[in-house]
Amino acid sequence: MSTARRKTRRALADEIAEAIRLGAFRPGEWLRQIDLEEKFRATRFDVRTALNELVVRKAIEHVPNRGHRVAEIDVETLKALREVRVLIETAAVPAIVARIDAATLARLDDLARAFGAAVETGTRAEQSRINSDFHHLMYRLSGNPVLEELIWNLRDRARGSTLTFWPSHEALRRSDRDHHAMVAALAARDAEELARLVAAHILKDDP
Amino acid sequence: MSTARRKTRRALADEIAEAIRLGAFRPGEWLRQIDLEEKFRATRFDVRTALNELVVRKAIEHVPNRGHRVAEIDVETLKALREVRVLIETAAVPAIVARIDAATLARLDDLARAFGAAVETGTRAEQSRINSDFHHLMYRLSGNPVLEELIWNLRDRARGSTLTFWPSHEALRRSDRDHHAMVAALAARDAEELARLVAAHILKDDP
DNA sequence: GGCGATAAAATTGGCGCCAATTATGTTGCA
DNA sequence: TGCAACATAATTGGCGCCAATTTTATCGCC
Repeated sequence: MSTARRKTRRALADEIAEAIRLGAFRPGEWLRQIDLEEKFRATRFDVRTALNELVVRKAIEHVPNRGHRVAEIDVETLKALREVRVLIETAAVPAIVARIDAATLARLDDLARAFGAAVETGTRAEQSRINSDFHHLMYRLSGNPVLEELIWNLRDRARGSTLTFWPSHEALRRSDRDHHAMVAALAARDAEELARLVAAHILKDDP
Repeated sequence: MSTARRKTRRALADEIAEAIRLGAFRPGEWLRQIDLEEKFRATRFDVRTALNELVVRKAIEHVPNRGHRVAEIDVETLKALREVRVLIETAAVPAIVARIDAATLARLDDLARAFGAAVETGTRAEQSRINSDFHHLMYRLSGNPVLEELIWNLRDRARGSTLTFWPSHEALRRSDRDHHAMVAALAARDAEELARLVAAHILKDDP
């Protein structure tokens, strides 16, 4: 997060988005430009551009003359967001089941196990990264890049929920069980079951 | 498109997006900053910010040191985009049917008729505006703002298709028939039929 | 001490300059 | 005439300055 030399604007925006995902900034907290300059070794201008991008992506909100912050989203919006996520992520399921192969299945199983381990002993960042890898790998199978990208943008919009900011250990273990159940459903080529699991995964709690 | 005094950045981006929708720029054509300054009476800085926003929204593409243009999207991406649109817009249908009321139905019918008239005698801009109003009104009924917003962003990403740039008169009349059929399906509270129509509307041709 | 007013510091954000790059025009040569 | 090399014009885009605004600190008064 520190020593990379030249960064493109998009990359910086993604880095900041990831930092938010990892909980580096809590909902409502101001993202001061000076801090971001230091933290990410970027120029002021690049920081501003990246923040702008995140505003458009609705990962953060902008208040004139105050700055940028992780928006605290209200329950209404959170509900709407989750509805759409369920819709889109379950819609991707049939294509995923149709395209799954043994190698990918094995890789998913590895990641599910790794997540389980990280829940017990790993850092927050590790958990987040493994979880992210797991879902990325799965949704990539949909074969639809637009769909895949949409899924990630929607995920980043729910970060302002205080509910999901500090996932309880219990919630993490539930996520772990969900992951393993998903792998099992994939192994059985059971689209219906996988869709059910995906929906539950989104509605219960985040990771 | 000319005399508005002070404009916010977001508004300018939307104005440019609308201009693209209306066909002011054809796919592949460069959007020169100087032209945009004049056309929209905005400062250079605002234009740049707006273009940036449109890049993030994927309505246009950016080529370093060359500038911005309406991206010519390939058939692969267009296919992926349409798949997602079908997915999302049909998903909105049940909620729409559940919430439709007489007043809105009458208003939709008016718009459908107005579009039919515009196809025969109106300008491209009028057709686009009425068509936009029709679909906006319909999707607003879904009661999910996130869903509604998503639908419009996805629509704007297909503008680079040369296929849909100059809709044939025949295609416009087909759209007109679709609109009336949608109103009929709504009047009959027939969600299945409406979903079928929406999907066909997207897959055949755009407006 | 509490509290409002005032001053100082910190932060954001609009804007313009100009270097880097690309596009266009011109000249010279085969 | 065709074409390559060069010169000139047009355009983009990085960056820094500073005004506007907000936040924090200080002071004076009740």
